[in-house]
Amino acid sequence: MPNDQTSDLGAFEGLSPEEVRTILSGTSTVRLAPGDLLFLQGDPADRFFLLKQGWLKVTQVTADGQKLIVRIVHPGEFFGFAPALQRDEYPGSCEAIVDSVALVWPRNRWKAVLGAAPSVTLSIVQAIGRKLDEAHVRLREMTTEEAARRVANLLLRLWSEAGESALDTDGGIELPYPLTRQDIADMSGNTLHTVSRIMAAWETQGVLGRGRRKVVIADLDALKQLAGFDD
Amino acid sequence: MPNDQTSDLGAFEGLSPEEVRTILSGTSTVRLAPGDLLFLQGDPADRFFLLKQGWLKVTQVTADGQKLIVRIVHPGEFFGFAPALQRDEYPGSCEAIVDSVALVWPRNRWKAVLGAAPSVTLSIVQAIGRKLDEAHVRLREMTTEEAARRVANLLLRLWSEAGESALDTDGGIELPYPLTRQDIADMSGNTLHTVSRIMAAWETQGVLGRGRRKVVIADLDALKQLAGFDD
DNA sequence: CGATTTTTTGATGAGTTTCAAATGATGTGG
DNA sequence: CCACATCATTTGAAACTCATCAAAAAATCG
Repeated sequence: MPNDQTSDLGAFEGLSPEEVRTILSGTSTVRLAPGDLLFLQGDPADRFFLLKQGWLKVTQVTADGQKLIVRIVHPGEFFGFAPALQRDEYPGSCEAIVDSVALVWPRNRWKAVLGAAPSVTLSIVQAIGRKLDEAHVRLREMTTEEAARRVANLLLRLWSEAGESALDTDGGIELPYPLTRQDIADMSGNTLHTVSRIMAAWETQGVLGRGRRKVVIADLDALKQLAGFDD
Repeated sequence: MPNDQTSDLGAFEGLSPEEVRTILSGTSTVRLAPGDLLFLQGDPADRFFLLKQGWLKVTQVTADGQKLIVRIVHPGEFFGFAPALQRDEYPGSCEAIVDSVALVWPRNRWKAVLGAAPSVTLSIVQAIGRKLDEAHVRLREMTTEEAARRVANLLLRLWSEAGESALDTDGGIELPYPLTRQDIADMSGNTLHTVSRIMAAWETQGVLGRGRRKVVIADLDALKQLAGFDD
């Protein structure tokens, strides 16, 4: 189950130097410290990105101030591709969780990148399609499953996405970036309080490790049980 | 707000006859009656489709039998493109709501269709991207908004997607295909009962028209209010 | 016209949010 | 390097939304 993501950087593998040059032409690099905002919901969508290092979170805020973390961006993934969809505003905000480095294209380079090589086109479409698939799975979870199960599923998904970068500590498997209970609530569609209660219970049961701004999975199989596999 | 979708059939506009021939080569046509199932969740994903006429619903079922309607497919849209994402099974089932006609490609034609012309590539990517965007909006709604608001937003979205095909009746605007309260529940993440109560209330308030398996929007502005625009 | 499908409505209770407050960690500046 | 402010988490109690259970009414179809 871990590591089942195809790195989008892999999209550039097997390309001729010529093609890579085409793709990378016009790019620049941006460095971010934790908490830095790369773009804000409503900003003009004049750039799109690929994350080289680090982790980011993409959030959406409702009119009445409710927040949802739409996704965690992992190294190798495209993000902020609103320009590619002919949107002129970013639908969400993007914030660095840790020190990060991203590749930046101006929006008018989209056509060229997409058309650089058939294999690139194909893997970009696949990447977006996978995100769509994932969004539908989450949608189903959010509407049909109860709080605890949603949290369990979220943690499993984050672990799976982290793949190799998940840290093997003494207490179990640790996600390679910090997350608060509030973050987890915003990702799983719960309140901070509900998540705290749920996770505190799992800590005493030994399913999770204890830690501030940390997620440590102590008993993977137990967590899968809680997520609703089998039982 | 209505009609803001770009028809995917439009994707084939402005193409040379040569290119159109490439795209359509190897296709067949399938006709469906209401209730007919085109493919089932778990079926081998060996074909992908474009809806020419009618309306379909795509559903996903959880292990424990809970149902979610993932989307309504409108004329001109691609659907069942799991093969394009290198999936070998369809993640959901597809059922005709009314008499419908769809264009069918075998899965191995995907690369050729995608690469037929730059403008086709671009608009396919845009179409999938828009779906992703929409899924994120729904995700946010489902998790942060309460039942009535979710229903209001759903109805507005369906009206918007229907665009020109929405019927102008005496009682208001009617969606061009039948939907049960159960369908609406499965789309908005509610139970049949909750939806019935909500909609019955709106009917007495004059926001909606009365009807079995029908959705009639009598007072669009009122519905927008209920959905959370303004106030 | 009886059978089936769809919708309505009431009563009850479980699960979550909300409100309120305390406790525990972390960092910082004097 | 400690005192203090800040941030993160925990916990309790009350309120509320919505799902569940149960049943009847209304519309449609063969």
